[in-house]
Amino acid sequence: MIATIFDVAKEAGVSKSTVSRVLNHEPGVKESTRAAVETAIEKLNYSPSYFAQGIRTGKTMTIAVMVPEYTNLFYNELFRGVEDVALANGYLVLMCNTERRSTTEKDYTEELLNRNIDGIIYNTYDASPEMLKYLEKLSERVPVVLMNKIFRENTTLPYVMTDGFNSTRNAVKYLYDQGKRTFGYIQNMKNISVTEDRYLGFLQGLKDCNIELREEFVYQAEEDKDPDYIKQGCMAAEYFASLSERPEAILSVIDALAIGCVQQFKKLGINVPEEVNIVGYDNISLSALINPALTTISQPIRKLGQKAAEIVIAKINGQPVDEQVLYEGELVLRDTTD
Amino acid sequence: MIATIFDVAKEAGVSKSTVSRVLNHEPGVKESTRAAVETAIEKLNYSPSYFAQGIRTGKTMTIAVMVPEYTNLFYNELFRGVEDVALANGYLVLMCNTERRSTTEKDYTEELLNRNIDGIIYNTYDASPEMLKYLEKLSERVPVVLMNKIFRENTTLPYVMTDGFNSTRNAVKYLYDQGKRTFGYIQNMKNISVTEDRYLGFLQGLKDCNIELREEFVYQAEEDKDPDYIKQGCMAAEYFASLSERPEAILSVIDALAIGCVQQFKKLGINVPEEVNIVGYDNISLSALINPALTTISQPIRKLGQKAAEIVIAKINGQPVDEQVLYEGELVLRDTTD
DNA sequence: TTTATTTTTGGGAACGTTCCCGAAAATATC
DNA sequence: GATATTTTCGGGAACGTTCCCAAAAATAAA
Repeated sequence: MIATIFDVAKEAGVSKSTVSRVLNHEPGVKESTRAAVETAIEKLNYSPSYFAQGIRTGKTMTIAVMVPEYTNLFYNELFRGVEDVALANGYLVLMCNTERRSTTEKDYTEELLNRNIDGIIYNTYDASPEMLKYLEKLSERVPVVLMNKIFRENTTLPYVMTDGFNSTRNAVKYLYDQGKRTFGYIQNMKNISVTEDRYLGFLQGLKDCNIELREEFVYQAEEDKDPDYIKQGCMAAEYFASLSERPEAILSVIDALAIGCVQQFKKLGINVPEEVNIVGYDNISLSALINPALTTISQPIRKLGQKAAEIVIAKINGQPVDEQVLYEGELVLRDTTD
Repeated sequence: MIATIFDVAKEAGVSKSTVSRVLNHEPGVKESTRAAVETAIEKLNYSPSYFAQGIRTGKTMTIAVMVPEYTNLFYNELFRGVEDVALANGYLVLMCNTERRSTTEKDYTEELLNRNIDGIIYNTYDASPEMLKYLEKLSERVPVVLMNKIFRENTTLPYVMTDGFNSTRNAVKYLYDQGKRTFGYIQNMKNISVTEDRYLGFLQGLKDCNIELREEFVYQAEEDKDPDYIKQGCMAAEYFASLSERPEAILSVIDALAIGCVQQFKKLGINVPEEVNIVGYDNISLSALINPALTTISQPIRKLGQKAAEIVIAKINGQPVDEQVLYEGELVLRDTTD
């Protein structure tokens, strides 16, 4: 019923081996026979059995993207980037939601391993040293690329991320060039290297401009008490409003905090950007939609996904690649800066 | 190196056939040997080869969800629902972005077929009769479930969707009970049965309440001129504001149009909900975030995904199922109604 | 033309399961 | 205890490829 390699061989008057050779673009097959085989393939509408190929090659031509949650368009965009290069290379992409639980992460990974997945792009939620160990061990069995190196520890695992340090540092520089001289920061609690990098970049930016850090201008959100970042941002605004002197510009570790802050300033009658500039980080979709629209540092998300896929595929093919790549964030100017 | 069924057989002192039997929970194997095999499996950390199983059974244990775009959290939530029941049944889920192009839809589908995908949940963007024909033909080769029956034509294909007709009808009823007597509607152009159902439900709701339709209270957005629905919503507000008399309540075919409308009313000094009530449809995440928060009809998205997965899996297993299911939408009361 | 070399091709084995069929073991019947 | 019946089990074939090795064909060298 459905054509096999034997049917094609018969049709083309050659052996299955020859058909296999043209299928895999191997050298050493005469041009005329190659053409004959190809027309036979065309005629019979033949496509090789996925399973039979797999049982021999061990390849599923599938890569997985581990994602801690679905309620975030960041991962959609990322996935899209991965899909861009995966499809172009004949791979399909599996999106795996781990529900922010490291047990789910591991169970899911096991399932993927059982299915001979060819490579994994890992957005892990668990930043613990144990998780890093687990992933390093995992990478002995299957190519692994980290999306965002959230671990504090060094690692030889390949990763792809934006340079939170320099991106934030440059944002400070930009604001300084615009005439700002006092700077605040809204930090969250999540104790991972990604957010720390951004904060360290903030400090470095200050140093670059010869500005002293003023401790009272750094607000620490307490999202463990209320995980609603927007609300936490409101509280940040309340805090800054209560100060006798306010910073001229405030940077936030993530957009949601900045958005809450902007909204609350508005309610308190503090004008943004006239009285205070605000800069977020991540460029989530809401940032463009609110009023005033948020100036923010945008990650090249799709590019991140593409690069991660490139690395994973290169590793699958045993090719050498740059394995730890850092992209620059881009400052997207909107209405909360002047 | 990696254990095969033979290793397990040897370890347990039985034949590969027996191991296969316990693996597939077949009857007719003595309890003691079953136990022996299971401990052997445990000991050797054996799991059957995905490919070898596939080559015999023809099953990938994978289902695909076709999605027209990634920039919409609706599909995320849907995917999550699908994943809920898929994982519980041993299936993995492939999310396939078709970029709103029917050629991509078909190409992607071909690729899935080549890979022996077990079933497809189809969010098609192309509502043409040709596409329906294609899908009906496709369903002879692989189980297909439509998510949202967007086609105007009748079909025997299974589908899962919310009942836009009754949900909108009930919303009108609710507003009537709240004392509203004049009703407006914001429609979009997309000529598919989903949006038409909602509009027809609106008309029926009016009839239920013995209210005459007033043509001038139906605004037709022109998203072909500008695909930004929020902006289109603003224009709707301008239109209603220009009328000598305004409806007391306006229903919108989708949230984005309603959101734009609310925002613009605010700018024009028309108070929502005091002067006009507004109800959206879909409950997108932005709806809860804007100020005033939008009252809207919420689809049980995750449930839709779960049901679609159930149907697909039942079809894969050759079991009978309810194949065309309609869920009620839920009116989520927020700040744009009183 | 003969021989050596290179290019091209064919056939068998293997990958690790499932499924069928018949044999062996266990149990029931007489 | 012998036979019939049922339960449990084992072995071979098949699924459709890829890969290796040897054979055949084509080409080059003599």
